[in-house]
Amino acid sequence: MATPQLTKNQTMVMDALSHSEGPLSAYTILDKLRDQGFRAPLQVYRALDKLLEYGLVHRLESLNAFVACTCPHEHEHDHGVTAFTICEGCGQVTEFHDIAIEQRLSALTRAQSFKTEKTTIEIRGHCQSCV
Amino acid sequence: MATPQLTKNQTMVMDALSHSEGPLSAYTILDKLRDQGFRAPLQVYRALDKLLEYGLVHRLESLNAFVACTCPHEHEHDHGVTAFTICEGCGQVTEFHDIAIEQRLSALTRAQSFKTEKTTIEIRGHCQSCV
DNA sequence: ATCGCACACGTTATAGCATAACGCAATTGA
DNA sequence: TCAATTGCGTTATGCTATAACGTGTGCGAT
Repeated sequence: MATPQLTKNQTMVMDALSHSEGPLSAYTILDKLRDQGFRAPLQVYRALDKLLEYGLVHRLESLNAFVACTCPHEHEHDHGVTAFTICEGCGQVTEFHDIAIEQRLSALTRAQSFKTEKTTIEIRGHCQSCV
Repeated sequence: MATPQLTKNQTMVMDALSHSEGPLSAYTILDKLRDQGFRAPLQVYRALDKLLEYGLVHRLESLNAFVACTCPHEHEHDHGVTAFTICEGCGQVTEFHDIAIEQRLSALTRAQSFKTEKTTIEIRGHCQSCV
């Protein structure tokens, strides 16, 4: 799926996420964008839906929050399974991809004839700096 | 951590989950237990917190819901990383454990000196019966 | 024995996350 | 030109989770 030109709202939400140190909740994004005319949660959620669809943003299920994708050069193609480490101390999120895990999961789901649509891998813990 | 005797509330919540076909949200559990005297969400959440701690129940982050653990014989010991397939069609959840994935994730986090506390793996898709 | 502590419980209120349902405006393409 | 699609704005609502308060009970230490 090629990424079309982003709309004004989508661009504002994308910028908010890109310039953030860590993940943001939809309501935090809303607060950041109130100055720029945002008034309602739906404005954020609608933009996020599209950004997720385009693969520019990831949703962190265990945080109910969103991060900009850190693979800017891979926006044109599906980059398979995405995994995250999430530091409970500093909030830092690191995105990574691992073909071995992807293949192993693929083998396991194939064994139960399960058709995978979306895979969530999130590792909560503490990063090197946060002991 | 040995599993202590469950309290009355914990037992009721556990039973609700055990007898359910699929995952239940906290509020769905509350509704099921109103007849038996439950009145408030916290009664459910407090019981769930303990059941999670004892490893009798798992939380599905991508559904905001809970399932009874399907490894009844392993309650005494930590059974490492737990993964789930979740069918969008029938709602069926299958729990599984894979040492290869666990080891691979362990190697990857060790490489970034990340100390893992909890790992979430949830695969959304469709089961064999639901095409 | 009784004091202090830990723990489960009950209740009310509130915070945080997400979507339904309506209507309007702009774009596109048959 | 008309219909279909898409994005947008607004109000209202629903679902998920926790804060803050107080009560009661069991139990070990002094």
